Amino acid sequence: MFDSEFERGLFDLRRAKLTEIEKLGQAAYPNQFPASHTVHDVRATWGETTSEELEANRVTVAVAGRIMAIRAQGKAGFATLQQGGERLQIYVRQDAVGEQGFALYKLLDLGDHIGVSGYLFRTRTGELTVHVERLTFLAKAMLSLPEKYHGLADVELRYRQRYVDLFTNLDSREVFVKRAKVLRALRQFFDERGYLEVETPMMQQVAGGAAARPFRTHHNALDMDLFLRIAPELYLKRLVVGGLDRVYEINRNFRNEGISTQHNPEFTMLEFYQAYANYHDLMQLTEELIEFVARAVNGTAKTEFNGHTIDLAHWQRLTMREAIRQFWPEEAGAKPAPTAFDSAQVFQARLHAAIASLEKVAGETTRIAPERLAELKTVRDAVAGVYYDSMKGAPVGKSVYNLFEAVVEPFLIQPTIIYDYPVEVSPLSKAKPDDPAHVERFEFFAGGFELGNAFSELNDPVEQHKRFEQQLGERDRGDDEAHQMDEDYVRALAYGLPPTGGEGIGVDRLTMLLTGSKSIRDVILFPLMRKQQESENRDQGTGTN
RNA sequence: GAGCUCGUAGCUCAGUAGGUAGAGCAACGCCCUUUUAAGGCGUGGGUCCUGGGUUCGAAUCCCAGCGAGCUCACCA
Repeated sequence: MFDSEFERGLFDLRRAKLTEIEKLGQAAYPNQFPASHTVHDVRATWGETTSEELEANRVTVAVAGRIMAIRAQGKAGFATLQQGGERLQIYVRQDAVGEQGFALYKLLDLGDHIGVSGYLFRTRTGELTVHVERLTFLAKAMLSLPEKYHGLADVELRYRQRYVDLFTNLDSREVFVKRAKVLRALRQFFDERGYLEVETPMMQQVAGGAAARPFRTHHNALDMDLFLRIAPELYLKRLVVGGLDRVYEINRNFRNEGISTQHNPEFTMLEFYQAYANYHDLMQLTEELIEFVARAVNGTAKTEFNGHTIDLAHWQRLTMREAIRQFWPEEAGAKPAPTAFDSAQVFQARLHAAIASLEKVAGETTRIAPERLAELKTVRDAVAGVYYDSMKGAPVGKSVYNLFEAVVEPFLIQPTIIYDYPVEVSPLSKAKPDDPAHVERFEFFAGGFELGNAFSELNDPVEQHKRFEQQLGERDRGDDEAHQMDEDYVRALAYGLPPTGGEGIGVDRLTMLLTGSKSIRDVILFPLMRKQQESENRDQGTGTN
């Protein structure tokens, strides 16, 4: 519990103070405090009331809070109480609270919880303040608080000791208040449209619905290995087979992959399915949904993210091919012709020329701004990777997708829907009726990253079985992210899944966008951290003396 | 998994031509009845992340490890 002798010593001092507090007739750990108002109530109700009005009609309140600042002045003193993320000043003077009350005030420390009752007034500088008549001790902070001006700045400590972060950095608290608003708005949106909220298994015998490595666990009584789910997709579609035409689920997914500013091993996913809808319907719904959530959370569709103002009320829609042509960097030479995506040979030649052109530009260090140059070098390396994969025999659709990720995705700052994906990268999507090389699928982006993925669902059980078998082949070749066979899911499809559109949205990322958070860890209360080394202080202590 | 950067008091941070550590806040004592990053006087507090190495001497230089941040890779 203690990180140092300083903390141990402080703890002992505070315990002594608790004893003193008890001697004053107060409980060290009382069970409740009957507050008449929250701090928010007080500020909302009397925040604008003038000093004269407060004197003419005396208002008495009882409020509780944590002491975040304390300023003693001889036989009087101030303190700042914080409760519910808001602050209210109190004024304690000996002639108002009596000797016992003032003795208690002097035993208070930063971080303590107290309750006060008294009347409202304004100080000389105009600040709304409680003139305390009775002071009630509620709980003691036995450890010292972070520096009061800067708060807790150490990013690691903010994640590991979120409980301190939350009450010292109110900005951090605000992010999680907004996160709750995101969830509420999502539910409201779908509830109003007749979707049923459901909960499907988090522990699954077959971890399906996405390409990712799962976490493994074990049920003892049944002696059965289980996986934490990587997606709810296959269960939600079973429900549509069962006649729940519109369903949604907001819950955690678990993927045994790397950690980054955009990835946490457990993350929150919204998935929804709508019978009789296709991907065009979902595009429309998505644009409405994101704008609705933004307005519900921030009161505006505009959000500041990473130095950009993003307008979530205005979307553009591009096919993947159009997007590649539109975002093609001029430094990479001529844009690929619309037909260049159809043949592996033509496509490879185009890539080869682009690399050569980028290579040449990379040498001209004097003509180009350093930032743009770094960007172009990243693009060059990525294009080279795409070219290399393509030469090794990657299907052309896969290469087109990889190229898209290299030259387009990082630059999709304003909200954009990219649609018509190559079939090779979309094993659960339905092909376009007039173009079997492409599927009815879209992803949408903002702030430079992917927010969601949607498609018209494959509902042919024979085709689905075939695709699972192909995935098994990939698995045998060593791809441990390939889908597993799910016979029961194929059986469900065999009962008949109506034409259905489905979509998944990363709730953490949406929250990042709406709160201006650059790291996913800033929107997850307790992000996964590496195990800390055992502190020597905590376990030794008898080794030497 | 790779590259770069960082790790000094409870917290926020200073501290290199290598000479064994400092400020503010917090803590402790005293003064102060309208302060608000309150103020004044005084005091205590450090395995300088850990372990090696170089050196007469290491917070500082080198190596390894641990932890973190950023970028990249896998992925959403």
